[in-house]
Amino acid sequence: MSVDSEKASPGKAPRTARGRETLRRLLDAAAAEFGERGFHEASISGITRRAGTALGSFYTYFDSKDAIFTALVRDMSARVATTAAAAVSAGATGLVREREALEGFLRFAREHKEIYRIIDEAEFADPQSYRAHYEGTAQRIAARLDDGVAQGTLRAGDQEVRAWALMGMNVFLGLRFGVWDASRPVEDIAGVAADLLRDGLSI
Amino acid sequence: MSVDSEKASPGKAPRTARGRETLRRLLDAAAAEFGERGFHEASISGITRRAGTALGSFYTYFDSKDAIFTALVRDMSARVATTAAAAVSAGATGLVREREALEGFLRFAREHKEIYRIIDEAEFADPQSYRAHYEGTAQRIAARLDDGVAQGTLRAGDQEVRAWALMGMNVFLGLRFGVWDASRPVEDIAGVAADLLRDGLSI
DNA sequence: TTGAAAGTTGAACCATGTTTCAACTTTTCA
DNA sequence: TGAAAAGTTGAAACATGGTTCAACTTTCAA
Repeated sequence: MSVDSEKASPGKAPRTARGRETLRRLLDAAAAEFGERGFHEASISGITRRAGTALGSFYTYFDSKDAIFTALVRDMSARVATTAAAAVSAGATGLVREREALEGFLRFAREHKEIYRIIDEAEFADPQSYRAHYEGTAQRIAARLDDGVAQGTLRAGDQEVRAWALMGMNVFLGLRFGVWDASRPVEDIAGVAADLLRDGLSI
Repeated sequence: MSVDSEKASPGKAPRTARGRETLRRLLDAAAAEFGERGFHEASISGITRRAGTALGSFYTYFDSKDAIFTALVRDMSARVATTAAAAVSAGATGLVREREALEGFLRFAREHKEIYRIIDEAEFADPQSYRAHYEGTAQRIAARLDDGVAQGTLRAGDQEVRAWALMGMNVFLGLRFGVWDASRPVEDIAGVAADLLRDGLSI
């Protein structure tokens, strides 16, 4: 887990315990504000109001609204990666691993709808981080598929294209059955997807 | 194809040929402006400058910036649906139909990057239309899968979940291999996806 | 204990961009 | 052909909210 201090803009890291506390409060408030209102609707004064600090204090730690948004996107991208990895049990490989990863992601989407929206909005507010997030995720998926091939449980093929296909599948299932409607058990959703990945759709 | 006049805000439809021409120019200009700069970066003055009209003329046809954006999103959602349907050859069913639909979508994404971005941004600028777009698309995919089952070429299963999985797959492949990088033939990409849908990933 | 560094404050500055409006031009149709 | 309706114009009113700054308070190390 990275230290909050690293998330301030360059040259603006806090040097005292009080400063670190304020920075942490600003980051938490920003996650809530951006998650609820979206990047453009969100305001710095909204963030500082939630954080319980004065408007000016924001600029003690961040250069701009864009800067804190970027810090947030990178942090949340890392959290998604960590959570997905943690959801996979020790020995799991191949399709079992994919199913567990999807289950973990669905649970994550349900618990952190704000993070989901922040990453989505980065497509427009911080394209570089958005791209890095999905390229990184796709690479991790492709590496898992390569593993499966090496272990003889998965068929060889174009793993980059497959990784993007799986990622899109996961993201959209997360949107529909995580963020929009959480009424169905994640095991059901992940089960349908795993069945599709195991045997395909043909008779 | 819907008539441009219907796209003006209620009570603001043009009544003369000159008015219809101005409205059409505003809509085309808005597609370019929103596509290039995104909803919030886009400005009304940018739209009227591109359209070659005065700022005030915008309000002859639209109530607000949000109103023209919504009109645009609905129009483009319809265009995506039409194009995808048109890309499927007459007798195609089952997996062939899915492969052709994906090929059509990839071509569409390459040719109309601005439409792609406008629909994506609707997640934040016009959530209702965004939701309607994807729910409608998912329903059409699910109906195709039901067809395949009825014809005995596809396995029965939870078609709603599968439809969202396929849609996510298509959208992300469109982003990666359509919008971001168009160097690989669409047939290759669609082929990898069709192979995955036919036989799954397992040995 | 003390003074320099760190942190806090919020009013004011400023830039941007949406929306309004009254004067004007063009089109329509009886 | 001549009003009335439709459409055009762009300056100005207006709203919003990001950013700055100088005065002030708190922290911390010597």
